[in-house]
Amino acid sequence: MNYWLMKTEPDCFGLDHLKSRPKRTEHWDGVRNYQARNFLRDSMQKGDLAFFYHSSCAEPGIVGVVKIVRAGYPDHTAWAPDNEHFDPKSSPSKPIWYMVDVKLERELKHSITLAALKNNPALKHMQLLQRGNRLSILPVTAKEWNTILKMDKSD
DNA sequence: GCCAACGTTGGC
DNA sequence: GCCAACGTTGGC
Repeated sequence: MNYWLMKTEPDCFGLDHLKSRPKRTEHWDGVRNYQARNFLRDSMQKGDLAFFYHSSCAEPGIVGVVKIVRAGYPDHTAWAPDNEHFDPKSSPSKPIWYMVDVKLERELKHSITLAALKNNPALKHMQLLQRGNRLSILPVTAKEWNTILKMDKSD
């Protein structure tokens, strides 16, 4: 059982999009970075939990919790020439890019903002907060996970 | 294998 | 829109 943080731009695919999908489930396609790909392909397991993080927006932060409901499998959007994430080097017989399926578990009533995460000394070493970090999929330690859950004011 | 140029990410 | 940080590309 592992914990993760998955970034997404709300203008592109945000919490509201996931919420409106059948079974509140959608595949997480379009990742075109090898480090993030390795997490998707090799490390993420069915049943793992992840924070759903909004980036590149007015108030970046964690807005929900998702569960990995299908482990890594080839990202077919890489094979579609008309897809914006098309990669001619990838093919069904030799896939390069992978995705998982995520299901929305819980929507936070009050998002946990990036500013709030930065203000928590217990999260000083969190990967998300390290300078220059750009990975769209990041591992979260159990300790960090619990610390962040305690910051949730939904109760 | 080196490294400059370029593109992307993402907070501000 | 700016800019720092980082990944990728391609010439050599």
